[in-house]
Amino acid sequence: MLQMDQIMVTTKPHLLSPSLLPPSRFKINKIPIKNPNSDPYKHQTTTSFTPHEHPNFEQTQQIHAHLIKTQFDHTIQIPLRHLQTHLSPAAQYNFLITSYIKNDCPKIALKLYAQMRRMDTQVDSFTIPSVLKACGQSSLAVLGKETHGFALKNGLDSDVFVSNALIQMYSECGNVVFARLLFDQMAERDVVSWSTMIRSYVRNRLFREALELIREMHCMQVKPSEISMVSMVNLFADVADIEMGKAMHAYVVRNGTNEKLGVSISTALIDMYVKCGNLAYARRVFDGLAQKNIVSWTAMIAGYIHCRNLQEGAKLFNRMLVERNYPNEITMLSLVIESGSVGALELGKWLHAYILRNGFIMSLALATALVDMYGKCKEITYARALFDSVDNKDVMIWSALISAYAHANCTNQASDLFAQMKDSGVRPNQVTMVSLISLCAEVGALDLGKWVHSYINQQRMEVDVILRTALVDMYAKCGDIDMALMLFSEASNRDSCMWNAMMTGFAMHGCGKQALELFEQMDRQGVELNDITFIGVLHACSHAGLVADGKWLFEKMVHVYGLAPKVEHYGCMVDLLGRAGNLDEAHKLIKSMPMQPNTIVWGALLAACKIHKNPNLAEVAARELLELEPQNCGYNILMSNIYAASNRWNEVDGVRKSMKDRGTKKEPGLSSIEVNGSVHDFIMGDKAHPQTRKIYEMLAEMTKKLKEAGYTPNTSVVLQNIDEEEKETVVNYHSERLAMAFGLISSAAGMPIRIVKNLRVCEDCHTATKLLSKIYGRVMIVRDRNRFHHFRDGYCSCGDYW
DNA sequence: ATAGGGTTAG
Repeated sequence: MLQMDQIMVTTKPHLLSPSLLPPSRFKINKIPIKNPNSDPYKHQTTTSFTPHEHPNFEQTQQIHAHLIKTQFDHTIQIPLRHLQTHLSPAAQYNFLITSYIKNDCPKIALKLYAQMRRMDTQVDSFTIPSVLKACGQSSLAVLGKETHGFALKNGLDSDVFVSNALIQMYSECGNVVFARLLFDQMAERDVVSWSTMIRSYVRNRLFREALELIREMHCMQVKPSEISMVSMVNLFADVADIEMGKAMHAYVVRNGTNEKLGVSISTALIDMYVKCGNLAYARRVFDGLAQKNIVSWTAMIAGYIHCRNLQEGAKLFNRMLVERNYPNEITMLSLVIESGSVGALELGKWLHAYILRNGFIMSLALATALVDMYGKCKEITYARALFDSVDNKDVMIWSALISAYAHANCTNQASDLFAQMKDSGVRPNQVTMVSLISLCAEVGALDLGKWVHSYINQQRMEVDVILRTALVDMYAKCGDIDMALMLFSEASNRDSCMWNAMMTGFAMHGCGKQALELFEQMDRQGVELNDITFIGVLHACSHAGLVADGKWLFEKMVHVYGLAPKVEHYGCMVDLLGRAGNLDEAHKLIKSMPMQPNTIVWGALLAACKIHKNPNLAEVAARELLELEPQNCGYNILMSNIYAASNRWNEVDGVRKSMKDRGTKKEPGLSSIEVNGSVHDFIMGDKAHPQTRKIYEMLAEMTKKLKEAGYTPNTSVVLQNIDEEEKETVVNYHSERLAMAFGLISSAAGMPIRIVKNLRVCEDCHTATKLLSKIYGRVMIVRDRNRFHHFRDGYCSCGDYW
């Protein structure tokens, strides 16, 4: 019955050893600047970009190298077309600083600025805004302030561009009060000053202030330009608040030059309403358009897909064709992207076919969007095939496929692809690293994650909030909560995502107190507390048994923060109350829910009934669950476990029979362990690993030593009524035991063993692992579906409460 | 004005 002879194992050698890394490609300091005879770019006479365009990263570096040379020898003629225009050193610096910012390297831009100051190169009113932009992007408030001081000292602050950039910088660094102070002090303001300040407020979610300023701007008879209105509307779109959106709409209508709104601003409004999730309003603006063009059609159709109304989207697409508006590349791009984001595989395929049938050139952008769409729909084979068919692959399509592998948890394929990417000379960037890191987090691959982290450092790659959040999350989910905390503490800039990731980390590790402290800190510092924050902190309370704190927070969430609890929050509360033994209170809470309880809620109650041995209430929960999801056997299993625990074998048989009749199957337990950079997966009774014989020998030894230590298997967790010896065997071969045996034979003595399991650890394995940690003198770190268990010296960090 | 790859929860 429970034999699972299918195997999933991957043992490819790991290609990513740090010693195999290519030398760092970024070594500006080592360019031989004092030897004019060795000009590495002597033969290069042209570049492929026009003076209006910014060069790519490699080109920027080349120009940079030349700039360094010319500082020492002004007679060298610069072979690059860009710099032949007799630019002053200041202008060259300005150009480079802007280039690096455009290439996502604000930190290098800032280094250049420092160098510029060291060399006494004239800093002018063109330099300052670029530098401030770099400071804003990297949230370097200190350097931003210093630059502000420099501008003041040199009388550059009266320049309206400089002032606008200062407002923007302070706002990006979170100091909106200071931004406003500057705004108020400005002698002359242009439309950009007003809209920058308004956008600052919106960015910092100060909507009332933003609307107030719009009103003020109106009173001062400053007419917003069409462009400034569009940029304001776009910002409100990012915030996705329907009430604010409507206010913005009213403003736009009042300030429009004609009675009818222009097509640009209308399209921005359509996009805004779509992002607020209000299709009806978007459609009203769209229908009001006398002259629709392909841009407005694109925005509207993409909106329908975005909101999962595929039918209406397809209908509108056809109407568009009938009205002789024909899709362009951006149309197809937008629609493919939206299909991917909602997982609409059939539509995505249809769009792919449309692209091919109608002779669109398969640009890299289109191919990337399609690879991503297939990846998000878990169609790895299609994603790969499309990827393989593209020439001149760039970093984006690479990253898209890595991200596709990440979605499918294909660790080894992703790391192989990454190695391939480096070999072919494509420079990975932060986005690539985020995909890899979040994959490591998901599968618990600590070694690979650490390696990627060291690669990031070695390459001196910038680490922005998103990448840092991914790293914090990875270390937490891979069991190294200390490292996660260190990265979190060192962050110069934290958004609510990063705080949430850290808190979730504490929750998983059962550190309830730390999670609560973090919550307090968030609250004090005015960080946005959203529903994910509360899911995290309630989970933490649940895992640490902090019932009173959890209840208080739940109240606070509703009454102090005005957040409506979602079904997930009820799930946390039921879990919290249930685990602590307050089964009736948990049941009462479910009955009081304003929405239909889902399987998570009833499942939490059922699990609690199992812990506290309450078969009567368990039956209630199980019946609800079976009604909600008759095909899901997980609840059947738990239910029959409850019966088995009290030896009600007739009922066990009843559940089993109904499961058989419905054709349900148990979700197989799957445990994985990372050895030498490869991830090895095991399922129960697994015999397909190349080292199976050794693994089972080890298993036999473990069983023997456990017996000697006085351990008797607790077979009540096994569902069927079979004789004792057979039950023992089944428990012994649980997937985590196999992974543990493999870990013991393939790692050095004394090294910690880390295992990731897809289900919850069963009681028996929990007891056995505690003993095994003592017997073998190993720290065993097991991440199950809910949380971490650190086994050491016969004890578990969860205090047997999970 | 619509525009290729990325983070937390579920």
